[in-house]
Order: sequence, then C-alpha cells, then structure tokens
Amino acid sequence: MVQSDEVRKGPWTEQEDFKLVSFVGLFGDRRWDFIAKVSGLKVAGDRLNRTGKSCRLRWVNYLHPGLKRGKMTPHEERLVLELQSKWGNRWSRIARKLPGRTDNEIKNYWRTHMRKKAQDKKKGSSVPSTEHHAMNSQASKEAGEEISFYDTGGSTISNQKKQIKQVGEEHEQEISMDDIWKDIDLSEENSLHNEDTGCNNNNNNNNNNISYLPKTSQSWEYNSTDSLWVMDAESMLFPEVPMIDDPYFSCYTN
DNA sequence: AACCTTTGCAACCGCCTCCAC
DNA sequence: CGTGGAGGCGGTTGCAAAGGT
Repeated sequence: MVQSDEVRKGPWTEQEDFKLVSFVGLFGDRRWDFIAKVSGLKVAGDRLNRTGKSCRLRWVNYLHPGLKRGKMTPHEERLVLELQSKWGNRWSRIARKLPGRTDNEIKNYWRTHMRKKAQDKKKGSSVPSTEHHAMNSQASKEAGEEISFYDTGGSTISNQKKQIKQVGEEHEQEISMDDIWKDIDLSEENSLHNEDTGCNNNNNNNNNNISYLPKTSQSWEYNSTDSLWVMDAESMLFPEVPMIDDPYFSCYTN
C-alpha cells in the first residue's frame, strides 16, 4: 500500500511516467501493488505516490509500448462495431482482438460513435452507410429492427438519462421515455442473446463480415504470458475472429 | 475576437473475480 | 470452506482542445 496521506491523483507528469516505466521494467507489469509500494518508498528517490490501480491504468492505457496512438482505422472501427454487437460492452474482450488498442480507447470510441449515431437519429438522417453495414448484425436481425442508439457503452440508467437529456432536449416529443426504456430492454436482451449464442451464430458472421482482415500470429512477446492482448481461453474458442496485424509489435520481440 | 458547445480522451470509482492462505 | 487482498473490468467524470456561432 502506498502511504495513504500522500497518494497522488490526477494527471500524470512526465517524471511519474518515467519512473513507472522504470519500475515496470524492473518488476514486470503484473505486481501493481508491489510497484506502488516500492515506488512510494523514500529509498526510491523521488517517490511515485500512486495506487497500484492507478499505476496499472496508466501503464495499460498510456505507457505500454505496444499501444497504437491515433485514429482507429476503418478496419478497426468495423471490428469494434461487429464485436460490440456480438459481445456487448465487454470492452476488454473486444480490446484483445485489436492489438495496440485498449479497452478504454475502444470504450471511448464507442461512446463517441453512438453519440454521433444518436445525433443522426435525432436529425432523422440516415445512418452512415459503413456504420449501418456494420451494425446490421445478428442481434439486430433477430430483434427484427434496427439496434437502438441507446444500447451503447455506458448504458446504465444514469447514462441513459444523460443521453436523453443531450439528445432529446429539443425533440423530447420525438423520442418518448417509453421508446427509450423499450430500447434499453431490447438492447439488454440482444446483449444476453448474443452472449449465449454468439459462438455458433457468429462463426458465419465473422466469416462473412470480417474476412478481409489479415490473419496473423501474435508476434509481440513482451513479457511473454504477462502481456496484454494474449489469447485468453475465450479467444481460443473464437479463433475465427482475426487479430489485426500490428507492425508495432515487432519491436517487442527480443 | 470572444464566447459557447461539442468532442476526445485520460483518469478515477466501485464492483466483481480470482487466488493464496 | 471462508476471507482478504490484488488485479481486472465497465461505467462515469472532468478537462482541454477543436469547432461553431
């Protein structure tokens, strides 16, 4: 445990980043509490008074050398949409299929994406064609209608209300509360259904929809089994979902 | 140019799961 | 088998930058 009276919060400084990278280099990227503890000691020089959680988050979301920066590629965007429709808001699982992207990044992307979609709906305009294609998934077909723009990441009640506020302020009459709650229910059903049936159903889906993605092996071997984006057990069950090739990983092979 | 709104993203919070003891 | 700690995950918040008026 870090000395609690001095636990730092908020944005990380360059020095903190540097220290964290050093400690991770020394101790690996698993023992976050240990890293937090050791880095908080006076013997560690300038102390890094962050919690283990905070260290982990900073490393995973920002400092990890395998991270891609910058905009999502169209392939990544479509894969996110496809997997979200399949798995729901299981961001970390989705992130495992997009090496170099973090769950946080994908989550943020999704929220932005859905916000745009909500605005499109509000304006009564058609959904952009690529997005529509991606969203035209098993779940929406089985629901017999378009996926609601409310079945987003962060789809808690409070968030829904926030979106309602954002989206509906001018057009409250157009989208009633009943519609909204119906959408929420539908999306939850879809999500559950996808979770239950995703394995079989999506064999076909994936073969059809994302076969354009290159099938590659994970060349990144940073810290071996302790690395991010390792194939988990579930991933092994869905080998049909390809990994996106990532040239960045080549620099982690020793 | 100033102000307001929107967008993107880093970071935190709280809950859950796993595992060692 | 129960418990506690550590890590993981999803949801949420806050803020800076960009864009619009």
